[in-house]
Amino acid sequence: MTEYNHLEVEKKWQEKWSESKIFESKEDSKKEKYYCLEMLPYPSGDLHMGHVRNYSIGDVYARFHRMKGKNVLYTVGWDAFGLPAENAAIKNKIHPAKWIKQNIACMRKQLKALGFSYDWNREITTCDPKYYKWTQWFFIKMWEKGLVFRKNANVNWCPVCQTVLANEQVSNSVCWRCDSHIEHKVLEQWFIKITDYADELLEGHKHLGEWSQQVLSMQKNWIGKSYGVEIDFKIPGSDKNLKIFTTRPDTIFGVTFMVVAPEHEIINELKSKIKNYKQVSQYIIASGRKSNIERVSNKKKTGIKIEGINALNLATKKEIPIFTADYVLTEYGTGAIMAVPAHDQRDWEFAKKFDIPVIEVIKGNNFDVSKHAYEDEGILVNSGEFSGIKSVDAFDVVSNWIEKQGFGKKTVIFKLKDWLVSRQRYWGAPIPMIYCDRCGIVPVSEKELPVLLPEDVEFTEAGKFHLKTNKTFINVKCPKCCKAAIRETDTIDTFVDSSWYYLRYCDSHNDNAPFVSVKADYWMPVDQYIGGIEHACMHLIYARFWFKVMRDLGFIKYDEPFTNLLTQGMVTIGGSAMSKSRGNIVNPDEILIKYGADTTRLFILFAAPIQKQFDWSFDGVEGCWRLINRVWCLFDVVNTKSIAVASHKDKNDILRAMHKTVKKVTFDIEKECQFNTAISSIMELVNELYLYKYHANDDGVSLEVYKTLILLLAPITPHLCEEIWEKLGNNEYISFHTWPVFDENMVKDSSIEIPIQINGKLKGKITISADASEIEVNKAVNSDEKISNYLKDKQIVKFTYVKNKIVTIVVK
RNA sequence: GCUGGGGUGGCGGAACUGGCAUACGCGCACGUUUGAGGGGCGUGUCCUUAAUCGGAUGCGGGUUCAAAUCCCGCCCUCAGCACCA
Repeated sequence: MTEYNHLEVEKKWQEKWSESKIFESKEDSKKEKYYCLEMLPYPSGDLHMGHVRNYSIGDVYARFHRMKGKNVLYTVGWDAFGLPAENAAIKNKIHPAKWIKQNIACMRKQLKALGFSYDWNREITTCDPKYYKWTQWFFIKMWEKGLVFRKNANVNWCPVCQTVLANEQVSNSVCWRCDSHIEHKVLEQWFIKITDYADELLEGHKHLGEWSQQVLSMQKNWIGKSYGVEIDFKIPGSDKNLKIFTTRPDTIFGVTFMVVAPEHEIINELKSKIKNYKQVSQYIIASGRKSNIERVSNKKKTGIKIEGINALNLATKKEIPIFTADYVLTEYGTGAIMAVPAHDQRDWEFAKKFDIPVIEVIKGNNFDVSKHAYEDEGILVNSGEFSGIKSVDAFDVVSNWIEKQGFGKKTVIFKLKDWLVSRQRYWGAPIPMIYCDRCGIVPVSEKELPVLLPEDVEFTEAGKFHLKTNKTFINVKCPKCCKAAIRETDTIDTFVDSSWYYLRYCDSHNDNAPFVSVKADYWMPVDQYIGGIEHACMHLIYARFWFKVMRDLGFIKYDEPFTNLLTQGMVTIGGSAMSKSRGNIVNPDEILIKYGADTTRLFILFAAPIQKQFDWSFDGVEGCWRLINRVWCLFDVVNTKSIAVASHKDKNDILRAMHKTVKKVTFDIEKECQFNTAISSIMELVNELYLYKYHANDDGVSLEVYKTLILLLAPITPHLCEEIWEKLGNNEYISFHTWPVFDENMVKDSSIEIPIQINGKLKGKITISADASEIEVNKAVNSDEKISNYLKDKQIVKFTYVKNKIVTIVVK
């Protein structure tokens, strides 16, 4: 047999698969469905190793389940709106649409060269009007349902470029393009009321038992449900109250100061009373330049005392100072806190810096609050009538008392914020809303959808697109009164596009609806979703939310979109993420050309466990290439019956090894998502077969094992396996051949080797029958020469046989 | 800072529910095949030792007959933090 020519073989099968359209799927109620989904890629230019990792996993699942006899939906699309296309447009003087189109063509070619078994007939692109028509349609549905609203929000504003900046476009409070200091500007924005679903998003975790604890706890924290108390602190000399939220009402007697966020309205409301207003407003401007992460992560707390006003703690009846400090965020709670330096480290640091008293109200064992805040449980002290009770009980006792006294009430708050979906950018789906002087805000009528994004726009060096000055776009008739009105020029956040694409895959070509329920009901929910861990919170919460809204609108009947989730680790290089901005992207083409798609796929699955980060290196690619060639060369070996050389391997040994491998590979793919160990066990079987290869008169055993081996490898290295399968005389595609089964009897060993530990140290091994009793084992141990030597002159304190695992003996 | 991961040979990693640490692969060394090179095939490869003994899973403690795995306290590192997707 000639040397394996990956270029020829891979091209041959890719063409065959494409021409025969075997991977195009249709609804078939008689067949069990399997929906395998990968996170929608952004067409950034070239495929990178993170994509290859993601889709190699997906393709293994898709192919594995096809072989298991399921009707598989597996396709791909493009998350094509968004910032990088605009940046490229400005940099290279190319229209975003054109840039995106080029990138998609390039990446599509690469995906095909990797042999992924996509149903290309269902491919979608989010910037295609046929797609975003329905994104806009959903937006209107949500508006009608009262889930869309407008309110003011802070944006990063570059005063020189006169444009809104994304967080990514700001580093160290400076605009990335012109280096000028950014400002925070308040603009009216569109929001979606995701907080209406906060509780359900949290409760829904109960039905996501197959998701990793890691993702669930990240989401839980992101949603951030906390039980606490809203408490009013009076401001003497004014009619204002300072409302705060705390999860620690038990510490109310330890409050020695208050902190409000720099954006807090009270500062403006009591402006006339504030003696150092000038300094305070300077501080507010300075903190406005920092990002939230900068504000919160700095260990050295900053802030300023607001002179002229105080707060009255109704628990202690004492007046305490009010500060403003940027470690308190306006978005969370009420934007103001009661500070308890003795029991919160952030407050403690602030108190030390500003020389504020620290009053201990929770007593811990041997703990000195003058050195550090005590944040654990304890007994209340210095707390009036509540002194002496346990802090765990105090939450209820104190908050009930506060409610009774009438200066606060128990409440639940979430960290989850309403979803800001408007973008002051060009390259996105236009928000389908119209401002009419008479009728107010009116949605575009359904028959006018999609609101097409005009293509004839200029973009300037400053990173600005002239959608607002495009008269044919903005001047419109009000759908209600037919008088002149103005169109919204903001576009929709791309996270909206990617919140429902998996439903469009179910019915990609429908021009009358986003999808029909019959099809969605058949394919949904997604059986296996695969993507990066970095999406654990935002995308995966938005998509779950969107799905629940659609359920409530009556479009689908399920509660959760993704049954199983596999979060792959990042592919890094030198320990840091590959990204266009870092310029450290490894293009898969190099190994694709040299070694082929099968080796590339095999390598990326074998190199590291899939959930873990994989630091890129070419070391090891050779080993995968070698395996493919060893498998290829075995074809001749199993067909050469004439060579009769004594083999030290028995027929039954190799059959047993085969059954064990089938069991291991099936389990690793289906249950454990452990592709690296599945592959290593296939490698072991190949090694076994090489040791066995020259066995005379093997009654076709080597051929049987070889066929099984090819079937096991088929989802991972499909081109090689199709080729060998054909050479073995099969006319059907291996891609649809039945997955091998194993015989449980052949997996069990009759005799096993058991280690023997004496006083916790390994001292020897014995071979016993698998069903031996403890008495028989004891006998075998005593008759072992080496062990009995150890046991001589010693008293046996304890003898334990853990069945099929270990013998331990404790001696004196 | 908060939240969530991770740390095992020269390297990527394996180890079921607490039960033989280092499977599989890379690299390296030696042998063999070959005119040579490449490639293939085979053997060896945690440290220490002639061998036994002994020691080793980021660091320090603890629980247990038995700990990479469980508990307590540290260190290092990666990811996310709401306008990148």
